[in-house]
Amino acid sequence: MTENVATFPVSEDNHDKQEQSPKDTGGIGGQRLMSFIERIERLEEEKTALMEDLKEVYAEAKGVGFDVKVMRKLVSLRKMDAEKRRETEELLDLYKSAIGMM
Amino acid sequence: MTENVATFPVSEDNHDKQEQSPKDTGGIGGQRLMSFIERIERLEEEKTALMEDLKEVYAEAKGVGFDVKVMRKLVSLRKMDAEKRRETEELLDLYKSAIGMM
Amino acid sequence: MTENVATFPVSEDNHDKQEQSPKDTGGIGGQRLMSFIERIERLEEEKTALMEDLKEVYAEAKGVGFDVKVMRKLVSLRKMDAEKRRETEELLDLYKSAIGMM
Amino acid sequence: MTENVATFPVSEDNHDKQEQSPKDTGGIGGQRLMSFIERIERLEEEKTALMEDLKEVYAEAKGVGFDVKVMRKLVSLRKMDAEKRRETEELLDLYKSAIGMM
DNA sequence: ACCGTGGTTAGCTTTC
DNA sequence: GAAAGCTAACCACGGT
Repeated sequence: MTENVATFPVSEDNHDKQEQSPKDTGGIGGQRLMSFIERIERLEEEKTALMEDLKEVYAEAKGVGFDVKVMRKLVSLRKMDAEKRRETEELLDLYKSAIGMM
Repeated sequence: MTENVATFPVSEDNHDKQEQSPKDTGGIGGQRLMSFIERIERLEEEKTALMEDLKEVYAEAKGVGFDVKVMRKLVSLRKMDAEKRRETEELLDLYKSAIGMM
Repeated sequence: MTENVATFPVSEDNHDKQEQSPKDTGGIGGQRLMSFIERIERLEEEKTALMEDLKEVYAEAKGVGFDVKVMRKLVSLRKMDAEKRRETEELLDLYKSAIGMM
Repeated sequence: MTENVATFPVSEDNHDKQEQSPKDTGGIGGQRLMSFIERIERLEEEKTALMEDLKEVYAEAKGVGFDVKVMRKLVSLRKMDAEKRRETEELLDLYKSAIGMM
């Protein structure tokens, strides 16, 4: 269960992406670990790219006159389950009345 | 304070372009806004999918004996390395421009 | 989902102070909640003040010729150094515990 | 204007907090810069402490049964200018009706 | 003087 | 239930 983690890549202090020489990965499980890490980093790159796309869409909308803040709120509202939203609002109202904010 | 309905694209000075939708979902810019919203929601779906992929990779790694917590920290440290390097370079540039070396 | 009115602390030890609002503010825990809210708002005021102090320091430094942007980056890098060091040590501990060296 | 920034602490790659020997700060303006940096870091420590206090208050409130999420929302609402809030809600309603969400 | 950008802070989700 | 990582909102600054 713990065999792989026993490989000590940390001892290399060498986390560069370019590193891929076949046997200096630190041990038996090192290459396999490195493979996972690379898959993870690849996915995170894609996620970052997607987030940039999102920003571009918002920017385009802003460019034709829409209010980005409002759009975000709209998207957020649409994502919210109607029931959940109602419950939260009810709870909020309750608290508000409790301190006389109604 | 400053935002008002004027942010609605239709209400702005209609330059060369004039309003195209004859009648829409309750407002002139509604269809256009809706189109943006849908693009946004599409991208967010993709992002969510990607995040699920990430979770799967971690789960798979865990399945073959790696320690997820350690992996996350490694990824994080690698990212910090990259950021630190980039930021240090930026700082150098700042200094250079500050003394007119650019 | 799980929150409901039951989270309202009904502990009604009516201490010295009693309800002053003309009509009951709607719940037993209202005063207590209000007390928390006020403590929170007090702390946030202090925080805001501190942030203004920070801005003043930067302004003063700028006034004698330092480059604010550079200073901010320096501070940031110094913070990163500390964090990186700490996290690396944590990672080491993780590895050690992973192979039973703790 | 640029005299001070010409001191190159970066070239030392030595941003440790402990560093304070009187004359190796890198140049004429170095000590002065260091003094500013220390003032800044001191203020940021205080700010961090304040933020921890805040967390403690929330934790205490939670401990006696209040819902932290709701409390945060309350504080946020109270901070909001009534006018601004009304305007924003009006705008939101407008957008919502524009896409038929009303 | 305004817009765009980057950095900071707060809130939310997920993890342990 | 606590802690951390991630995401989103906010704000101040510099450029144009």
